[in-house]
Amino acid sequence: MPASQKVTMIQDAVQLVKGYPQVHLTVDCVIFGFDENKLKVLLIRSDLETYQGKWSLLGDVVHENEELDAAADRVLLERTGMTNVYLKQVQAFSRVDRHPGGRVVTVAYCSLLNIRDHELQITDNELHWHTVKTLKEMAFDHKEILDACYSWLQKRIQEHPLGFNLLPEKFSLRELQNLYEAILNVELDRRNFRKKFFSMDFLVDTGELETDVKHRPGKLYQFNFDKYEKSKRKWIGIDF
Amino acid sequence: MPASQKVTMIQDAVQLVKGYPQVHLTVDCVIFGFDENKLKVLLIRSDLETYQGKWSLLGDVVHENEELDAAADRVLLERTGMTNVYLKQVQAFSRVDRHPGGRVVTVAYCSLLNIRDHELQITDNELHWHTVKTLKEMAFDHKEILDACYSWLQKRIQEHPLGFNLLPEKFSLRELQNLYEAILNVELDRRNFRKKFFSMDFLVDTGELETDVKHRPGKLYQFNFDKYEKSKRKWIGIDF
DNA sequence: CCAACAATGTGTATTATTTACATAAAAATG
DNA sequence: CATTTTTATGTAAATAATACACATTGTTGG
Repeated sequence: MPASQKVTMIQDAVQLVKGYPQVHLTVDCVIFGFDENKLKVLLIRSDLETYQGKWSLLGDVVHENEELDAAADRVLLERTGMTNVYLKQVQAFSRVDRHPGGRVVTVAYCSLLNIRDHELQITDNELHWHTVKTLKEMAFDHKEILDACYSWLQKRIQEHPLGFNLLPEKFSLRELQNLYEAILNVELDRRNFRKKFFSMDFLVDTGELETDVKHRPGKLYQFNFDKYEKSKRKWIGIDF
Repeated sequence: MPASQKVTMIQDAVQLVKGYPQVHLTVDCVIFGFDENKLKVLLIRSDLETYQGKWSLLGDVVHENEELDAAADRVLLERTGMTNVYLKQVQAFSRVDRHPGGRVVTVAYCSLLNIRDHELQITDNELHWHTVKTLKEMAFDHKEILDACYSWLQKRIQEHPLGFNLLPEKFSLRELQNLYEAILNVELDRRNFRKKFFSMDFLVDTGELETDVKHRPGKLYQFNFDKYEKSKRKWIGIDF
């Protein structure tokens, strides 16, 4: 044993941890949807009097023997009735005064789902979809959390195929482009957009066409996640 | 007030929060350095008997009225004596059994510093630099945390100018390239690497040359962070 | 039924970026 | 002063991004 290691080892880890301070821990889900060519987010009215009338993200405390991902999954299941939803941890928020009831640290999750895939069953607290673009004040630091998750999504959607979670399984290229334009807040050239996606070669032509559309229907495609996973590359190239 | 809002408002937020379960919360810092053309990480021996001989990240509990960023800053200051160090939150880790002493959720931070800028003053618990590449077992889930932060760094360094935090203020292009090659584990063409960085136009020629090098000395450059901040662009382009 | 309309679907020329590759010049070494 | 090592730079070819135009298909309304 080297001379420098003269530290007494701690034998009782449980005793050690008991001496640690504790905090209240929650998860908050930023649940995005896409409808009417607009990015939407699912919110409820806050039930805290301090924030009366303000909109709030869907969240809950993390249970005693529950992982963060599981807590977020649970929130999603309880509120939308859906399992297997796209859900990723984004960031922890820890401002000391972020909750009027005391010290509450929260971990934000970003969730993407197809609005049409589920009906809002329980609409307690006026649970419904809001247009992200026009959303202003919110309860707690939830606007800050929403902004962080939206930025995360904007960046992420350019590099990873997660936008498809916001669309039906079969979608037209126009729908896909509308999605990107709405999220990134840009206008894209239709021809170059198609070229780009076709050249990636992950879109499968289903042979089906759009229905209930009052003009020439477009082809419907599916995203081939398997193929994408297999051909995923690490190196992008230095650029900033 | 709409008919759907029949929820009783909670008036006493403090009382509400008191009913929440609590967890122990820590931060763990993955402190990267660069030396001998290798990416290094600063570790100590775990002082838990369970993990005797295993290496551990530098971490600490989050204090009662302390934000996560502040806690990470404090860990860094206490261990390296340095302030104003590059430090970013990466991810929360919450496996229920990740700590033998009980439920401890941790938030991982990635830190980048120039090894030469500080001397390891306090070398308790054999605090020293380890080569990332050859590191195997670690205490707790710290290997998993390290891997996550390393992946984060690999991706981040391609899109943001954070690598410079690992180098002295004035550096040669060869040093910069060595850094990228070490972190990304690739070989890069020297000519194209230079061309790329010069075309970004953020490198300032200091007019100085390398010293103490036993061959033709290279020019020393500085990174112009101000200019970068001003010209930062949002749109990258869809590609995955 | 047919003309007007609206959106889909495709191609090409231009420009910019990335990649591959070779040689000259400067300093250190013996 | 010749040798060695590393810096420094340029150019051609391939690839990718952009800008842009027209034919096609189905819908709608007269």
